[in-house]
Parts: sequence; structure tokens; C-alpha cells
Amino acid sequence: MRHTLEQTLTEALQSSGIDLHGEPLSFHAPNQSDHGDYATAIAFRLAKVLKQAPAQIAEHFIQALQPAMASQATLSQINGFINITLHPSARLMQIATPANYPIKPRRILLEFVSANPTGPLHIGHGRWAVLGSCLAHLLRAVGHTVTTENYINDAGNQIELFIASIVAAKAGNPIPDNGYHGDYIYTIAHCDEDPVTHMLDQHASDLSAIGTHFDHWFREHTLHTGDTLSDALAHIKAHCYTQDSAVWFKSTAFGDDKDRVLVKSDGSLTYFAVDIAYHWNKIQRHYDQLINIWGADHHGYVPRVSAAVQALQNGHSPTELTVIIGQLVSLVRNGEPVRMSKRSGDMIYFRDVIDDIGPDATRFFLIYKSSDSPIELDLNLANQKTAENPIFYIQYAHARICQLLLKVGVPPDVDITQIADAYTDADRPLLQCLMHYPDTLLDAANAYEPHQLANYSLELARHFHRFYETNPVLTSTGIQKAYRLWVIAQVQRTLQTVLGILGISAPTRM
RNA sequence: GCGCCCGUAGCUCAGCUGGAUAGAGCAACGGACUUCUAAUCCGUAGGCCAGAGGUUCGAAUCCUCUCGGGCGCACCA
Repeated sequence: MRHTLEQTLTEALQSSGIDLHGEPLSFHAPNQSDHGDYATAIAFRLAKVLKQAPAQIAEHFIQALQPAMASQATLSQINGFINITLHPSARLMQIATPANYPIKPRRILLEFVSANPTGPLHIGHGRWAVLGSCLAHLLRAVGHTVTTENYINDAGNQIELFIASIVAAKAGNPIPDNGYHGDYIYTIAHCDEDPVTHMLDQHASDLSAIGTHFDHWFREHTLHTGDTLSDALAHIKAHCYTQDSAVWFKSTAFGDDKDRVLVKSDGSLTYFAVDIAYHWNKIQRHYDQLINIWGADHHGYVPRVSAAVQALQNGHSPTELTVIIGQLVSLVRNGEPVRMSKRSGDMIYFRDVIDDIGPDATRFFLIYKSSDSPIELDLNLANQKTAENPIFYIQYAHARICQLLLKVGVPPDVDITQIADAYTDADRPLLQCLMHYPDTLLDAANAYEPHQLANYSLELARHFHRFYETNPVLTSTGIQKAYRLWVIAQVQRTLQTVLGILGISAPTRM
């Protein structure tokens, strides 16, 4: 694993009396597999300080390191880069060794979706549902403790408008202009269930359809009935002032653009005031980190919440707040944008997309792009999107392995140093890909970017399919058969882990 | 006007804290199924990384500006 290698080799260099001047070795995977398994450009960064050519420095370092590495790898210098090429058996050993992740475990509260229960979930909520659940799996995979939470705004104006809309529909009256006009309003009006409960059940059902489940559903109204609100306001009071008969929070003292109103001049609370109470509640649950996933349409809200979290804690044992801003999903039909508003009639809901292309394709489609990048979904191309969706390519790799292993029965116990004799250079890209899995996982977790893992799974599947074409297993014999079986079993294991984190099924046949 | 995100192959997108010849998928063209599932593989073609400056050994990546697109700038939630 990269981290261990960096540590070991840094120590080896230092004990040879080499001064790195604070530069980290920073290994990366070379973009050409025949350059080796790990590479570092440290010689370039030290060239100026050491007043030597990079190639010279690299050669010098290699001389110092080679003795310590000889049993595992060959070191070489190309164009000033130091390349490490593991011996085949060392590479196989690396793959077989369980990863340990150099992180400080944190207790994390991850909040996402948090849709108003005034209408069904749309595709945008779906993106956060997928991103959030993948991120939770990812952070847990490297050793953090994660609690997932869905915040429900079941109090306030929007809920009142929602209820008023249903009451009007029930009575056969026209729905208020600023009310909700979707078809679902009439559906709810025809049943006796509590409208908010009905909506929340539907949310849970939609989320469950793509395998997203929350540890907590936090209801806003519980903030109003308990002491949390007054308690939170009391804790932030030192940073507040009164002006124009409204109470303002001096958020500019914590980096916000302007101060924000908490208590309006009519005595009622702003949404922000309630949100402060919610975050106060989170802080009191003693997490190390709060992560919120918000759509780009809320990014302007970040500085004030961040300011509030700082003010509430007054610098004492701070809980860190991290807000992940994701770009929006837009729907297009016949080249024309489809407006996504809960108040307009014409709506495509998240459930429609799931039913159309299936949960696995939906999840993959929403996770394999960076959340910084907007997603445009053409409804007319929905079926085509299914064919284009690379998820089947990945699942097919897994299914191929499963069917093959089924025919073999119980694979034999193997001695890695023995089967390494069957290694050929053509297998190197696949083995490197397998070996780099823990590094990829760690990078993805540290960056809060599950899409890195989705892209990794594609890459692994590609290498596997190539291997499969040219390495018949059933007709091979002896060491070669054992080796090939071992390799595909490693691919199977890794694919299962990755697909598990992505929340996508790993079918045994297709 | 101010702030955040984005601009990479025909289309959809990767490109990790600057590193070696910028990569996939889909679409196009040409090959490979009596052989572990062809939902696959191999090959060909496709690029002024929006544009212009700057930083340096080295820039798609960092800084500044311009153009173009998305989103946001409430005593709404």
C-alpha cells in the first residue's frame, strides 16, 4: 500500500543520511503500467535545493533504497522519475494483504436528502440519496463511524400550504395559488391518512427502492416542542443584537457576507433560527464531524450555517462542519428543459426514473460523475441511457466470474509464491489495478468523492474482461490454473466490495 | 453588480495534493462466437484541454482577466 511504502522508504532514506528538505515522497500510480507499480517525482522537487539534475538525484536515491527493497522490488530511474516495480510474488502478496487505512477514526453525522414532505422526491433528491448513502459506506469502509440522518421540515409555512392544498382538494375548492398543484395532492385528498405521514412513507419507499436507508429521520417539530430552540438561541445570544425590532445574528463576525435575522419583527422565527437549533442539537450529540449534503441551489446558505456552528461552540471542543455542495440534475425533453417545481403540474418524479431504468442503473448513473458536475437527463433517451449505462459492463464481469467459479467448484488452497510463477507481463495492468484498490478507496473517502470508486470499478472490469478473453481457466492445468483462479477470485472479491459501497447489486449471472 | 460551480474526442464524462506520449463509455468504421455467457474482446479514426496572459524544470490541473453555461445573493422555507 502506498502509505506504508512512503513511510518505509522515507525512513530508509533518512537513515542513509539523505535530507528530503520536508518534501514528501508522494507515490502515485504511473500512467503507463510498464513504468512500474509506484512512481515519485521527488527528484524534480529537490533539484533546485540540491543543485543537481533530477536524474542524478533519482539515481542517488535508488542506490540508497535498493538494498532495503531488493527482496520485493526493482527500482529504476526514467526521465528523473523513481519507479518501483514489485516482483510478481510481492504484487500478489500485496493484493492478498488486508488493507489498513491511515486515518484517525471520526464519529460523523451525515445529513442528506432532507426533502420537504410536501411532495414526492424528484431526481435531484435522488442524486443526494445516492451520493449520501455511497459516502456513508465509503467512510465506514476506511474506519469512520457514520450515522445517517434525514431532516424533515414538518413545521412551517410550506407544510401549512401543503395542508391547505389538500383541505381545498378534499372540499372540491380550487387550490390556493401559492399552494401545491401536483396530481398527488388529489390522491392524498382521497385517503384519510395524515398527509405528512403519507408523504414520508412515500419518501421512505422511494429511497428503499434504490437501497438507501437512514439511521435517523429527524422531525423538525421536535425542535419546537422541546427546549432545543430556546436553548440554542440562548447559546448564540452573545453574538446577537436587536435592530428594527428584529433580532440579528452577527454572522459577519464569522465570515458571512451580512448579518442574518433570527427573530422577525413580528416575533416569529426565521427558518435559519430553527436550523440553528437543529445544528445545536447535532452538536450536543457530540460528533467529531457534521457533514451536510446540499444542492447548489443552497450554496449561499453555507456561510451563515457555518458561522452559527462556530458561534454556538465558542471555540470549545469544536465539532467540524463540512458542507458538500452538489450540482443539480436537470431534465430535458425534446431538447427543451423540463422545469422541476413541486408546484407545477408537469413533474417527473424520482420514482419514475427508478421504475424506468431500474435501481442499479439509476444509482450508477447518479454516482459515476463528480458531484461538481451537473447532470442532464434526457427523458427521451431514458432507454438509450440504459444501454449506455456502464453498470452492466461491471456487473457482467462479476457474473462471468461467478459462473466460472461455479463450474470449478471449491478452489484449491494456494501458495502465493508458487502461483506467482504463472504470472505474465500481460497480466500486470489487472494486478496493478487490484493492488491499487485500497489507495483508491482511501483517496475517494478523504475527498468525499464516491465517483472515484465508480470509475475504479469500470477500470477493474475492463482489465478483467481483457484477462478473461486470453486466459482460459477451465482448460488450463496445474500452477497456471491455480493462478488464474486466484486472480479472478481477487477480482470477484474486489468487485463485490466496490459494488457494495456503491449500493449496486452484484448478480451471479446475467 | 457580487459569490460558488462548470467549459477536455461528434455525445456523456474521468483525469487523484502540478509530473512521463491527455483517457474511458456511447456513436462511426474494420475484424473475432462449433471453444469458461459476444451485455465481451482486438484494431482504426476522432483533441489549439473555451480564449489570452502569468507562476516554473514542467500546467488540463495553480493565479489573473475575457467569453460562454448552471446556481445563488429575503425579516421565504
